[in-house]
Amino acid sequence: MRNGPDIARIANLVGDPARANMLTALMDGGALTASELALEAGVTVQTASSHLSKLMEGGLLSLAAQGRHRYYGLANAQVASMLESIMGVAEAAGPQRVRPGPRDATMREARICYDHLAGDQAVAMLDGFLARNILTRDGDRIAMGEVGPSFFRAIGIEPDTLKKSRRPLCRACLDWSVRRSHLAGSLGAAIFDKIVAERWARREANSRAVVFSPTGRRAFEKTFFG
Amino acid sequence: MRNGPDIARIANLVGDPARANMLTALMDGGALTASELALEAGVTVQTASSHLSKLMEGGLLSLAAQGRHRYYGLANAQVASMLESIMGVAEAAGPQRVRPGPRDATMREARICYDHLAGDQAVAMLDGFLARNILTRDGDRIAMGEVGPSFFRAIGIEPDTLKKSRRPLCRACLDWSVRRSHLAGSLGAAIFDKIVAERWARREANSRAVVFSPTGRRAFEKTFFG
DNA sequence: CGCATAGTTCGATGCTAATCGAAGCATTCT
DNA sequence: AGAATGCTTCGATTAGCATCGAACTATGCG
Repeated sequence: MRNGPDIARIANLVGDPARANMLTALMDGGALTASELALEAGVTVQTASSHLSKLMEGGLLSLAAQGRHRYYGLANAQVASMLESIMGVAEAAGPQRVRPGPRDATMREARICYDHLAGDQAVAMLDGFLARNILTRDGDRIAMGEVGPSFFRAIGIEPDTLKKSRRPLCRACLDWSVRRSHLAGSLGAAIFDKIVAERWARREANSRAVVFSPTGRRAFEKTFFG
Repeated sequence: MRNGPDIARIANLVGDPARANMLTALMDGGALTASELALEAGVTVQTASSHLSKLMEGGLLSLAAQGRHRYYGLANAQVASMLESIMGVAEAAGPQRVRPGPRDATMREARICYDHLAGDQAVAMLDGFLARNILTRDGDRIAMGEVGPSFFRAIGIEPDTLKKSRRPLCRACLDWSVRRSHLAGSLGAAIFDKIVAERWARREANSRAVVFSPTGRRAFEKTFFG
């Protein structure tokens, strides 16, 4: 069975821990400098540079140079989707926990997925948007719905400004904890910024957990679930 | 970004050529003996055995022993889906073909993915089901629609029998060739069995391609697209 | 039971590739 | 222009792992 794409080559690129960490850090569609990615991977800049060169050759990354800063991002959504599917298998195959702890519940409710909200609240938010035609879904694609622009303007998020960004406005990001999507893209990031600005929730130190206060949770749900 | 599933571990397992070849050989949903997989991988049986042990530990394979024969298969459809997504990236990132060959078109139209149909026809079929309320989609979940049971009974597929299976009835499986979903799960498998039983299409030897005959294609489209 | 076959385990071999210090190149700032 | 910063390239080191011959275990057959 030698016909077909060379999956070993691609998988091997993801199979190194440093490279995997860098790819994971880029899963939201954003971009980071080589130095930042070195920090994410926990290796020196020179090592990161070597890895990034390999990922570029493999077609997994995109590169935008701005002066001396070189911003690497994932090549496309297909790469991100592949990473998500690997995550799904890794999660299913991972060590079984004896009993879920409090951290698990917190992470399940809400956590940061790079720069946008993930977890149960994020999934419910996207579902609510779709139910109310704020966003629409066509198969695997998400777009702004009829009442979306006015909805977001009313809460202080300006869709037209976000559209100017190089990254997609809306993107479905598979939430591996529940095998459902939450909202990524520049809109997802803006929503997270709003949550933090309103102090509805805070980031936990050294963790991706996002912890809602009781009043914050109510305000979040009132705003986004109606 | 150290929290979350260990994708490097899983990807590393796929990243060895011998192991990749074995996994690919199993993507048709069947099971092969260790000796057969050694042939697929082009290594000795002892090497294959070592690799298979790693894949088992990683949770990527299932094993059924029959006497001295040990049949290895993919652990589940999720693993197959992951391999599909890696293939999609590898295909896109691979050396550009000068011109698409007949094999490419065939694979794009229809191919086996684990145990259900994939490709353009499969995507169109799922879209047709959703459009006609035979199946419904709620975010990432697909369920039987109002007119589903009677539709499938009319073509000889009994949903109640399939529901008794341990696996989900319907599941969206991302089709890497077009970045849209096709139908997996026990229903997807039953539909593929029907296609083969009706001789609308046949499996190509040593390939995952599913080749429709002209009359078979018309019957398939009449049955599933209306 | 002896032989054949399927498959696993052991251990030695040698190749590969991640790693980082050093050096070099490119860009920015004062 | 010189210093600072971001990043790439070079080269040496060494840990890791795929590999297969040999040995062993398990199953099937006459």
